[in-house]
Amino acid sequence: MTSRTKNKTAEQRRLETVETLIDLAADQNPSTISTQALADKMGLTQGAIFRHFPTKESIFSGVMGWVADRLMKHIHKAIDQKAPAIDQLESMFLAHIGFVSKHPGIPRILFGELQHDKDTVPKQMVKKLIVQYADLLRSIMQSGHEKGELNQNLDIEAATLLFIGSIQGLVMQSMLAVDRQDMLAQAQSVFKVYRQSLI
Amino acid sequence: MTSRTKNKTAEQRRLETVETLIDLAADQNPSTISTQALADKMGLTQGAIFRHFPTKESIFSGVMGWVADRLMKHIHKAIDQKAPAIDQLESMFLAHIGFVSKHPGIPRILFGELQHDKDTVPKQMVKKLIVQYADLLRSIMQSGHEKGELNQNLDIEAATLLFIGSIQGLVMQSMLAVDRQDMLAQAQSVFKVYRQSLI
DNA sequence: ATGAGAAGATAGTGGCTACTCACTAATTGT
DNA sequence: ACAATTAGTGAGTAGCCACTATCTTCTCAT
Repeated sequence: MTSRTKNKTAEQRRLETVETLIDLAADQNPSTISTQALADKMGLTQGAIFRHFPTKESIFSGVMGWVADRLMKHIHKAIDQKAPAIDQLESMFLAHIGFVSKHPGIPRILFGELQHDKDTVPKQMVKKLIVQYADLLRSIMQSGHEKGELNQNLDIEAATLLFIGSIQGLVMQSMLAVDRQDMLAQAQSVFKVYRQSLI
Repeated sequence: MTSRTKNKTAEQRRLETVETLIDLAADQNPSTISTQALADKMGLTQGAIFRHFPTKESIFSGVMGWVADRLMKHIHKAIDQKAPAIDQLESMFLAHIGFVSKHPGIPRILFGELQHDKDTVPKQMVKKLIVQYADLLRSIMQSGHEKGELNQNLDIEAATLLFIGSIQGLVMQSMLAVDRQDMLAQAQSVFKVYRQSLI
């Protein structure tokens, strides 16, 4: 049955806080989101936030954990490992764009963390996620290369960077434009062009 | 003769302030740079900043003006309009990377402005610059297309987005790594891959 | 039913922020 | 030489920030 209670458990609140932050970051600079604004959106007082997180930075760490878990699962689920490398890359590309167009705040938070000068915990988590992501790309390309599905002269490191860059390009485009509707359509044409550089 | 005076003219201070901000942004999140920090670096008191700029936001507008002017001039100077489109694009790419590797704070400021929710003046200037930049790319590709130098099926809009995205990818890479030395070398290999998608 | 522990409210704290203002020092025009 | 103008100082201000201490309410196992 549905809960009729007022208070939630710590675990529920932690998740709710993280998701609220991602939500707010969709249309606000992540670094300007105050704990007061977070609490307001959750219907809590500002102090209550600190029952569940020791510092504001730790909320961002929570976000990064959430993202690393969901994004990687989402992408792995989209890839058919028996398909040709090119098709795996396309699925990965479109799954990634689908994910960020569903959660527009996420790329903004990621980039915001990278902007910091100090090597904070959430920044380390972003770096780790990117390395993990690049490893996956590299392994798909490597196996495609061995099977002769890709251009034999392909520079895999550069192709990986270009893959990630093209996603950033689409994200930036969506921050310029008002409508986010056609992000997936744009992604498809961008991938078609990118594809030419692989085969 | 060289000035032996203590005070500088308003124009000199405006330029100095803008360049100091770009400088500080090289190793600090632009949105966390306070007017106090700016003044300290310039050897002035905090209040003196506001003799030359009405608001902090207007300093960022000044930065954007500086960037729009210098970057576009730098790029136009690098392009040989009689060269094939592909070569023009390569020159533009490398000139752009050279510019941002000389001024690492600039892409950080640009992206920081895009993060804002409200349509501030500096944000409008960033948008305008990007549109201008994309127009230049498009016109080079268009003329290359007409001369038969590029793939006849090339989707120019997507190729433009991919060009800009690949620059962002390189910038992000330089924010992850400690050493920025090899940015130009990386740029060359990324362009080689990108090039394949055009011909 | 009750007591313990967890969740939340209230009302702080000090520190930093952009911005202001009255005043002084430097510079320039005549 | 001196008056007018401009650049810079120093000491503010109010407002917001993350974070905390203390008190209250809720929840649930016994």
